[in-house]
Amino acid sequence: MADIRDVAKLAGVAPITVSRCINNSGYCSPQTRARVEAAVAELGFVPNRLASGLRSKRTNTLALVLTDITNPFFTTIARGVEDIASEAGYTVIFCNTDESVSKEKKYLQVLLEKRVDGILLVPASNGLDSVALIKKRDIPIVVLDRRVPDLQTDVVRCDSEEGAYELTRLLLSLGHREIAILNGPSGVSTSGDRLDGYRRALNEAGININAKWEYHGAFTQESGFEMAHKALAGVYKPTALFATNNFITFGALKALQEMELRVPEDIAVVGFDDLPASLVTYPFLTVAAQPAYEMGRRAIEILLDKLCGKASDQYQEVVLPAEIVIRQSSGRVRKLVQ
Amino acid sequence: MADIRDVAKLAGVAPITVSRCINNSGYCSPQTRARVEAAVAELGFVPNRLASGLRSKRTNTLALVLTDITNPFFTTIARGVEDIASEAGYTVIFCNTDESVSKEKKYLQVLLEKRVDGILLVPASNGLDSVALIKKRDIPIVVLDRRVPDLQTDVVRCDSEEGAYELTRLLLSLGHREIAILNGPSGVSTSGDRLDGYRRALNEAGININAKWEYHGAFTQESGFEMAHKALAGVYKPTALFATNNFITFGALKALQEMELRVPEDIAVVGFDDLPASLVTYPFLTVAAQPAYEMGRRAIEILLDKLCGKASDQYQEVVLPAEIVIRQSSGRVRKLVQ
DNA sequence: CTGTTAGCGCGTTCAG
DNA sequence: CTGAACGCGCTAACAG
Repeated sequence: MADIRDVAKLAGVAPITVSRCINNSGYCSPQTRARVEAAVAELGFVPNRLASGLRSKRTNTLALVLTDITNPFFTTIARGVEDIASEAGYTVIFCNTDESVSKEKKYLQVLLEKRVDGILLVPASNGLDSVALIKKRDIPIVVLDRRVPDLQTDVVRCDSEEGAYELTRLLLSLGHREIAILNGPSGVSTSGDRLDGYRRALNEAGININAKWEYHGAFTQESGFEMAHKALAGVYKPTALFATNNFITFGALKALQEMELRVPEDIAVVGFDDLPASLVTYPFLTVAAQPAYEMGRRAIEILLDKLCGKASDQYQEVVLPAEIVIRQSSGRVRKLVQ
Repeated sequence: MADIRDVAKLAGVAPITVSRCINNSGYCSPQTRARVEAAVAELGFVPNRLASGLRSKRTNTLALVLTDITNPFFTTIARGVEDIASEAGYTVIFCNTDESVSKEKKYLQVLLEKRVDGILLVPASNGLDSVALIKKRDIPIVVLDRRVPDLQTDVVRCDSEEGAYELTRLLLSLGHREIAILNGPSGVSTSGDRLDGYRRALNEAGININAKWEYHGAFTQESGFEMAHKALAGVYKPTALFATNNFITFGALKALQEMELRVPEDIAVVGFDDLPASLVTYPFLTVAAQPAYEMGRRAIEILLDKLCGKASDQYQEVVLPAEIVIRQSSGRVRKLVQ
């Protein structure tokens, strides 16, 4: 394959001149440029970005490490990231960790080896080690969707606590007192925050926090299915379920179907995360909708700013509000708490 | 940042020995390995894959170029690809072309520059130029989901023609004679194949092909919405709709809702592509479900085989069957055509 | 099992 | 506006 020297020879210039034309770095006269471009075309020259990256220490590649691209919430984030990144001339590598810390570590190692210019991370578990690892290498990082305890980083996330609070308050306003929360893994900040919001709403309503209403599992359909079954297996059954992510919600609904419980007549259901309109026939679920695309956009913008030195010295924490979308699954709204 | 020579010095060996330990290439004694590993750890050495790629001409990076990662069909494919690729030690770059040939070209150029080891491509439009471009560079490629006319390549796709045929036959067996097809862009093979299957079923049933029942648009919700409106605007209205992908289906359903037409009582609906169980409460749509994960898996396996020279000389075309899943949207099954 | 030599294809640095 | 020299960090090829 032709290299930059072949092009230079054919165009009658020095290799560095070709380099400057290709990358629009430095000046070059229109004539020179024309001859270089002709030579590039004639030889079918394709610059080798491994070599240029090796030399320039920039790869124009970013990485988005998330838990599961199969989840529309993350898919939408990914799309936001990719749209902006590609406009800015960056390619994006995606990695699915499946909430596994060891997978996350393996991926991050590879990304460091590939010398990506920056990383967007949805940390599995609390993410402490991972973020520290990357920061030690001085690679710009923005944490997405989840908080990382005790660590200075930029974060873009949704206000899970408030969203959960409002969702719970909605259920309370509908007269529910026995509300079970079907939650994700406890090591993840969104689980913690959503539990906090749930408890705050109960507290305010003068209802005792009770461990028997609090279930912890995984952010998966299977787990939602299981937790719903457990929640309804005992003598004291909840009158409403709060599922803390979309997969849990659908798992729970499947369980309720099996038990022949109607939603919302027999039991009310609310959940976190909405589905894109392009995938829903009859919107039915009352949810706290996270602004996923916007989250991706904001995160990548911060990262790009850091990459061109435009970022402030201070770490930013961008917290976007969830939108409460009331539909049928929560039951009829009788009275809204002020 | 420490480089391989620093490690070599500290371990008292030659750089190449360090290289062999890191990459498990060539032999090295346990003692040597131990000393190298200690040195690596002490210095926090992270191998530079730009340099090794430059030297070895392999990047361990693949690319998946698709139209829209937001579509669960492609998301599922992507997941299949990533799972297998990462097991085999490859990272995957994702690119969204939005069915735009120019975006596709831009991405492919970047991928060539990055010297990816192989490419999986869902071609926008007919994909001829793109595939030719890659093949000229001698980069292994597998085409996914769609056929490319007149070009020798490996292809993994679903049998769209047969799926469409069966779906249409189902509608015919339910007594429908005026069936509108809401189709994707005509430059894409899946559109063509689905139209063919639709027509074959009509022909067999002795029904004349009629252009007024055939709509072409894009594989988007908006387009499905529009086409459904058009299809039902005239004097002669179809009694059934066949939407050729998931987004079109949901757009059409939204239009029907607006028109206050009930499915399936007032009009029957069938579509291509199923939704993952993790995203559906009450499965309702009768669909031709494509084995998306399997398609991704097969495609990446062929690509990996080519990368390690295990592939046969012949190009393969893997055509997987779509599964017809009969649910409510098609109406009651009165009689099944044999 | 390990080492030596050389060079992958570029861009930085300095010079004109 | 253009060029010469050098080296980024690693591994292929060959030797021992």
